[in-house]
Amino acid sequence: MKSGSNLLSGSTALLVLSLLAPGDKYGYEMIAALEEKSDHTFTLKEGTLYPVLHSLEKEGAVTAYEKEAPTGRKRKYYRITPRGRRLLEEKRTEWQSFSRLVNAIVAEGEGLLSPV
Amino acid sequence: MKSGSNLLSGSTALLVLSLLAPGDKYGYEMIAALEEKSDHTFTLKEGTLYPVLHSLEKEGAVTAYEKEAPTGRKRKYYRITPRGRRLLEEKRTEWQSFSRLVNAIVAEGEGLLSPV
DNA sequence: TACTATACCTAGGAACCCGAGGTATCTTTG
DNA sequence: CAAAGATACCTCGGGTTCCTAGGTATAGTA
Repeated sequence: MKSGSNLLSGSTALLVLSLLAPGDKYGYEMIAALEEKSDHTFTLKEGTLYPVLHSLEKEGAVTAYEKEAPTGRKRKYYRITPRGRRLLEEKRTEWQSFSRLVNAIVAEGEGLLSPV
Repeated sequence: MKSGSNLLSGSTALLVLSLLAPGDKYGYEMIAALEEKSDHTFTLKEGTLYPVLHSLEKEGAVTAYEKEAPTGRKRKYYRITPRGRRLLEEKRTEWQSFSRLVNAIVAEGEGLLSPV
């Protein structure tokens, strides 16, 4: 029934684009990066990431290219495009005002377990 | 096709519970509160709110009662239950760690339009 | 040689959000 | 008074989004 924690919700694209902003990355790398950054609290699922990557590519927000890893295995790297940066900027401001709102609302309902 | 901004995503229940923490409220009131708090940037839709309210009620996180407004029109007020407060606490910490993560990732990809 | 880790992919269902429509009551206004 | 508008509630249907669960393939390791 319940799905537990689905907080990502709309923000997966924002996360992906942010991760790509400093430099090209491949899928597994992004998953590992988020896993680590969150102290294993949060895991971006493969079934979530890959479709998002593909749709970002279709939108022209990222481009993909294959590259051989030093290990010999081939990886699919993604690079953010100028259009992707514009999208990132939009999503960033959206996120900021939304998260500010949520934080404000949440703060108001805080510490009311033992009322004033 | 595209749905524009769906940032709320999982956080509607968090918002509702937070709004109810300081005191009982009715649906329209919550919508107006969010509308105002966000400077009309964000609107919680009726088609979103009412179903959420009903499912929170089914979960036992809130209870509902009808009350006549001074105007004579009847309103349906919602009150958060102890169980609802526990749920709020959970969702709050979830939200906090998630938003911290997003902010951290987003910050790293910032100001890279003209690189260092 | 088998297993594990790396690395990619997709189909289908569950959950979520909302547009659009509906009902009813109260207030305002011509 | 009748019509219109604001208040206040509701639900159906469909589009998104997420993830479970499965699959493929290769490299390293036991």
